[in-house]
Amino acid sequence: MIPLQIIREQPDWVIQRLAVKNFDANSLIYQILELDWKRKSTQFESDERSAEYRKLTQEIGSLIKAGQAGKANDRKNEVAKIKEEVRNLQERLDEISRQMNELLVRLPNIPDERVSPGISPADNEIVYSEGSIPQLPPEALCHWDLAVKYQIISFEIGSKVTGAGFPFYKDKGAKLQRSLISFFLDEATKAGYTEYEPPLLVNEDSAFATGQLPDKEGQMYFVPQDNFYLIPTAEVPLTNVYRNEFLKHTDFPIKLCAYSACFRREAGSYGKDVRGLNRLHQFDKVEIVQLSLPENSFQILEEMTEHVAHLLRKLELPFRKVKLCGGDMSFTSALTYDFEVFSAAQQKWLEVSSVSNFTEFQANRMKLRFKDKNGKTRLAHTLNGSALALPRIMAALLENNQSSQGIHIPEALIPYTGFDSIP
RNA sequence: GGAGAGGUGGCAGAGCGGUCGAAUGCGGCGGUCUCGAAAACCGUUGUCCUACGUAAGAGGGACCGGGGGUUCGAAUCCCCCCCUCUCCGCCA
Repeated sequence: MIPLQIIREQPDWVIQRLAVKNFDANSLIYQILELDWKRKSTQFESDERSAEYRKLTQEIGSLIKAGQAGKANDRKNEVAKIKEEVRNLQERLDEISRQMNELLVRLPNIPDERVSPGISPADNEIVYSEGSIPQLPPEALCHWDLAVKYQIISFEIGSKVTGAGFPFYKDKGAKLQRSLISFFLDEATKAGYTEYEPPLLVNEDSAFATGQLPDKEGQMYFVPQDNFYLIPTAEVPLTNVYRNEFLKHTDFPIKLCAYSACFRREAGSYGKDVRGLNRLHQFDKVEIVQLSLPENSFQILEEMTEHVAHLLRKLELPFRKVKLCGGDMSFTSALTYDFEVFSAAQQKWLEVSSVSNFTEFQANRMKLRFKDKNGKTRLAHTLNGSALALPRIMAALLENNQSSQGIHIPEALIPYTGFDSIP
């Protein structure tokens, strides 16, 4: 949620910035400003009446104490009238606030100055590419075929037991998954992130705080009996660890990481992009989260992308860093970098990480504040990144490392897997 | 799931219908003392909203887990929900 103060002070700037995200904020902003004014005046009136009301009730108290019951009763009649007025004003105020909030919540985060306009992934900017793309023989297989050949992933059993998009990993495939998770967690803790194991279900407040609600409601699995949402990413529980917290400026930066299963309904997805491991309803991911001082957040974003790049180098995968254009960025983000690995048999780049700075957008929603050096209350900045999402890493590893001798395991993983190839 | 107890300011903990934003202790901040520090003493100390003020701040309003109700008046009484603790049941 964009802090109201910014909208008040520079509405036209906000409109102009949001246009970079292809978001026409014009009417929303002006409606908000109008409601803001209405809210203020209503509240002013309501406060005045409340003050009167308070005074009167106190008078009644002292009259009763003084034994002047008659006078007190007269006052009671007066009070009844004011009370009714206060109640009406309060109701109007609540309604105005509700409307205003509804509009505020619909505004996406303001993109950073260095985000370029654009409407689709085609407009994203490739920051750099690294690693060499392997030349596979013509008989090379895509990972879904390799999965069958080596008996390490079963989509078939997954569909029987649960449904499409819920694969089973098996044997060395399962071990490889576990190895990747441990490797990513170890690297994250080495980099100073504190490891958490979060709940996989969260309540409504948490889902709202990080921006999943209200707009992405349909993308999450929901447990109506208890009003819980299955997390689409560990970002949700991790960031919410600090919901409603008031920190000291010396507490920053705060670095958290977690492995979790992630659940996404992926409503509306179809076609060849969803084949094999490319898009799943349940997948594993290690997430890194940082809370930072506003002045450091963009530098921290770079630091986090370096961490991701480091992981990909260690896995010996060809990858590229992509800066997202306005139109491809998420609702909550101010600046996002994606990392894509090249999956050699599919001959395409697969997104394996997304690292974003949410500036004060989430902090505002979740009331994550701190006192700065001057004792002023301010909103913190929140950031997160996948480090990394497993399925597409798995896909690229299998495809790129295939040979007649089997699947080769990168050096960095061998201490975890205990084997150097899948024969 | 059943029975009981409880949720108060950064923390601990009083208040149980009026003048209570809330005693007291601890902590924090400022000061006195000191070469300096500790101790002691004195002062101060929350959040949010706000058509006054350039600002510091002043004035007003709201907030005692969340929501509703009773009452002229609620932290205090009643109802619903959430959470914590104890006991019982069930269970990885």
